[in-house]
Amino acid sequence: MDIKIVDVAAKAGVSPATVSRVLNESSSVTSKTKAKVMKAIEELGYHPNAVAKNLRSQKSMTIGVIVPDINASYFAEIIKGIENVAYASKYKVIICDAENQKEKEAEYLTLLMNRTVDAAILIAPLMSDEEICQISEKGYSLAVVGRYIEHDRIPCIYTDNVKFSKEVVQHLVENGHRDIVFLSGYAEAIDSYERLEGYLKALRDHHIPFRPELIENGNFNEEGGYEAMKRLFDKNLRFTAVFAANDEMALGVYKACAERDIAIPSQLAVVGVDNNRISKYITPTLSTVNQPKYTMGALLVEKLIDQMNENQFHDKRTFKVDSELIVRGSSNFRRE
Amino acid sequence: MDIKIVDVAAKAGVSPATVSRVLNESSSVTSKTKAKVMKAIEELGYHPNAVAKNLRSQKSMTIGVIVPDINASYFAEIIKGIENVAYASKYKVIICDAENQKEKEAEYLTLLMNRTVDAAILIAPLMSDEEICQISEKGYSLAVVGRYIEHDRIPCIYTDNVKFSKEVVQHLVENGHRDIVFLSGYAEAIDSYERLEGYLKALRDHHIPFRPELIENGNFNEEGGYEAMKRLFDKNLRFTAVFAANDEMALGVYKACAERDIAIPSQLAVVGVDNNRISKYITPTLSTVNQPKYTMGALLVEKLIDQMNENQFHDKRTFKVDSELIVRGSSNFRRE
DNA sequence: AAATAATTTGAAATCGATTTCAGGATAAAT
DNA sequence: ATTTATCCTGAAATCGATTTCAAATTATTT
Repeated sequence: MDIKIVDVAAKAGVSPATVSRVLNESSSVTSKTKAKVMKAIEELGYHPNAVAKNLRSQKSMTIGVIVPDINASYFAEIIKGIENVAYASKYKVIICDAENQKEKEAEYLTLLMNRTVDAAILIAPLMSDEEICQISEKGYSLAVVGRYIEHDRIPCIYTDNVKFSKEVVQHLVENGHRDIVFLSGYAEAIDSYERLEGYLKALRDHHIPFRPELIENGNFNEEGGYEAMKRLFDKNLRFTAVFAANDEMALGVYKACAERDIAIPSQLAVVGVDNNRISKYITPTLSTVNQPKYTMGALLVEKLIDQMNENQFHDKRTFKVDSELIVRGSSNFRRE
Repeated sequence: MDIKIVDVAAKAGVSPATVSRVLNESSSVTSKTKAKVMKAIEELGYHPNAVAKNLRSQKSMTIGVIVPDINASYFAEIIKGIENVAYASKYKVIICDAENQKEKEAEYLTLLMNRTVDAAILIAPLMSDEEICQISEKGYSLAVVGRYIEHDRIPCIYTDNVKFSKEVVQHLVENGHRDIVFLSGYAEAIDSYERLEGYLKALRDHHIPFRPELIENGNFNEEGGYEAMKRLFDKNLRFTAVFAANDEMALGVYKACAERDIAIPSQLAVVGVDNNRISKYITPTLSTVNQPKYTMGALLVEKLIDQMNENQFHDKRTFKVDSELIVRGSSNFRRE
């Protein structure tokens, strides 16, 4: 614990500079002295102090990720993509959980920015575009998942919510549905807004009148979907399909249906979003929209690392990725 | 970005020492000079360099957590417990995903140990007890979730697997089952071993002969449970209940049953472990064992911080926590 | 064998903060 | 008014590594 580079140097009979050289292979060292140093390191059980190292070398070879909720598999997959690509480029990844709190998000970002990491990736950040840009202006490396950012130094990647929402509605319409419930996540979330937009556009394309009473909000979780669905059932509205903001909420829909003996898909079609691992395993299997979560993380961090290495800003730094509709049992049924 | 404490000091017309004092409120400063310093900080947009600060003060007020898989809600809940208690004590928490790889676990632990954090918490670590103790001996603060560690400086918290496994089997036996499948997670995992032990003990207690062919292995995930169940069905064995290593695997069992039109619980009772959020939402609702995940994280980190502050080792540093069986639809059925 | 080039090595500066120690200013006590 | 105690402040040391620069060593060329 208390062994420092000078101790190793003393034991090996060389200078600290030389020990540093063998440690980092930063310049050539005679194989003989190298052996002496290695032996000393081994015998003393020396571990270099990363804090001192980072201070002097002005880098840490780590990337920080701030995630809104560590208990959401959607984000976990993105992080896996980030981690694997970063790791392959010798970067380590540390993750901070903002717990959907703006204040915590800001605090953790401050922690990361204060040179603890070389760059930070914000996943579905709560803070505004302006705040993000301001931080970037101060000279910190940033990247953003889940939102388009208008700033030439911030790589970002996001999905075309409007497009896939239209596809979902189109699919339901083709199967004979005209009264389609839209179960939104947080009403404030940008994703919710864009998905609603796609839903509305698709309705218009098919000359289906919009019925505002078919919109309900949940919280992107099972309970939210369940409660929202109960409210709808209680209102005795006419509808034959549900487009849920994500698969967790769709599972809530399943439960609400089970309680009322409503059969999926014959009485009610359900489509979720995210292609959660469970969606293949529940009964009936859940139709959903597959987002290339892993790839999104991987692509973004690749770009970020590129940018840090070359120390210049690429022309192509924003990525809008496509999602694909996966039709499974919960909506694979044609109404006459 | 390039603004340092000396710049602030110069602008405010004071020494760096004084700036440091207002920053850390480490000793009293005249309200007049304090105002000058604050103004300079504000105008320059100064952020202290945490690396330099940590080097000098020999602490970072952060705790690192190494988790085997960031995409497992079981661990996520533990981390929430850790994070909230740590945060309340002014500690920040950073998380590293070892992705079930021993090598990655070791690398991330090295990263954390090199003074990046003040202490590290290992969740269900892959490395051996000996390795963990060795690291502690070098003077690093460690704590462990999910395993008992024989070392007077390492707080640890773990569940009584044997006990709740016996309870699960007891519950099934009371409902008329005698041929109970045991779906293990990884065969090597200590949890799997202890749960098997509980299963065997309970059988013995009820004078039920052990049938080795009723043991199958999965991987703690949906697919593992599904595949294992298919293998069992294919062998045409006689059984009326399944005790799955966790809820994800139980969901795999659900799917395998759905495909063969086997009704749960009337034809097959199912019990999982972990009380995953989905377990309340699937149909039928899943009987499971609730582990106090959040509390485990919270309790452990509280002890860890205590130990760091007081700089002494408490008498009570190991915690064996109890879990409770939650009977729901999937096993709430009495065979005659 | 001498001169030159290339390679190793070490002393000292450096990264950017905190902290110690001592001196100066101010307040309290005599 | 002088002494004593208290409070602020700054100069310099420090944390533990890396990195620069120059000296020393070794290898190469003539």
